[in-house]
Amino acid sequence: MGIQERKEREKEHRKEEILDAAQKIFFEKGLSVATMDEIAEAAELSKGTLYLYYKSKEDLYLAVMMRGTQKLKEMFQRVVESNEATLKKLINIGESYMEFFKTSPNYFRMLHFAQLPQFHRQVSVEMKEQCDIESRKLWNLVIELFQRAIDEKLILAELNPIELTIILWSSATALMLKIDGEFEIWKDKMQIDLNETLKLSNSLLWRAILTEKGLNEFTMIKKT
Amino acid sequence: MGIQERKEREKEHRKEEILDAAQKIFFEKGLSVATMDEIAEAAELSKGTLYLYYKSKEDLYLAVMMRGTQKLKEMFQRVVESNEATLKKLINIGESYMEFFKTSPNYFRMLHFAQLPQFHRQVSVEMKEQCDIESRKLWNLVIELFQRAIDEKLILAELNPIELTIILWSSATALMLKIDGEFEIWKDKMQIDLNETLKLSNSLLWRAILTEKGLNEFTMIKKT
DNA sequence: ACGTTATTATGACTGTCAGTCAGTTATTAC
DNA sequence: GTAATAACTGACTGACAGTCATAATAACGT
Repeated sequence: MGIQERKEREKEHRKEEILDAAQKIFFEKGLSVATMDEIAEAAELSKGTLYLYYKSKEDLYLAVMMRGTQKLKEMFQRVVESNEATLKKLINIGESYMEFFKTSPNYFRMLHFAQLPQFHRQVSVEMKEQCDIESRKLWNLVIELFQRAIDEKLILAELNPIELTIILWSSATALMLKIDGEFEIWKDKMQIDLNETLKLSNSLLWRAILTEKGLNEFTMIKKT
Repeated sequence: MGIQERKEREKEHRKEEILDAAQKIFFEKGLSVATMDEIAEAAELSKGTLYLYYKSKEDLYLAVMMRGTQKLKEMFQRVVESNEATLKKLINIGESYMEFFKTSPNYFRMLHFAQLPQFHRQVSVEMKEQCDIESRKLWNLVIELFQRAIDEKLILAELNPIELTIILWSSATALMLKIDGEFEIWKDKMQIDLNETLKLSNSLLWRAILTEKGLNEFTMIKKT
């Protein structure tokens, strides 16, 4: 039936419209200040209707967040599929993450906020599942690159690609969060440019995990 | 007047009693699930009275959190004042932090939840000030130790003690947060022991920042 | 002792907001 | 044209942070 399909499409479209409205409001005000009434008004729908498409405010928040995950995944995918050497790809992944943070700070904040155990109360199981799947895909892109770098003897053989991903990802994220929330404080009170600190942290970690071969290549890449 | 002083003491005592009750409830339920009515009941006071002593729920939360900061500061202070070599002290600071996380996970969570920009809306300026002061003291303990380690040529001279503190602190914190919220997931799905990952991350960073002299000392310490 | 003032405490009340649901409107099927 | 189904609405409920008029208690002066 063509009608069934059209209805399906329209339903999807409505879901996206609600998402657009929710994104606008969540970006402006954050999860707790934003109200469902506001979002409903922005979507030109009644509040009740929102609940026909999303189970809770938190679910809606996660749905917006997933757009961020999606965006980041696409950026990573472009790097993975590029015609670069493995090490260059890994460096580009890092730079993509930074670019994501700089150009989509709202998505970045959501991504991290939703990570917190404090958050996951009101979230439906299905939505959580979906998020986990998407986030897993993202991680796998990086893990596979690290595995490749180890196979190519660019990174010390005794290291585990999953652990490497966790370590580099976590330290980068932690510093970006600091940049996001405390950049001015550190700049003004301590004369510390956190962007430089992030670069330093990265460079320290890279130097610690590369083989001699990898380090040569790394230095070459960084020079140009 | 002795009466004035007694009243002062009693007021402080009441404040502490409220804090005890709030801590109990916040530990059990977290900020958003805990209610002021519950805390009032636990304190055997009416809700209105709580507001005579603390300006808002968030202020009360921060007041409990500050007990955590205090506790961590005392642990650090004990290390700083110990009769150990500088490098050993720095390692002990790291281990103290880990011990704090393991023995007081509730304080640890509060410390880092309150860090978020999402949090700071309802907080009074005075309380924020107080937190900043306490937190600054904590950081300075570590920064000074790093400075000493640089002076003693244990750590590369070109590194900045403040940046070092930020980097090591942030990466440790990020991994502890992961341990706190996702330990089982990584264990079960990926066979990763995040405690080991934290150790690895630390060891990588240390190896990257130590001078040859420092590295020798470090290896000696770690052996015993 | 006893009235007067100051301090401390109370809990009913207000405003706000997530989430619900009985009822309305629009769409499709027959 | 009418019955059945789907989409939507917004007034309502319950929960909760924060307030405030009032009450209870303590301190002080005479």
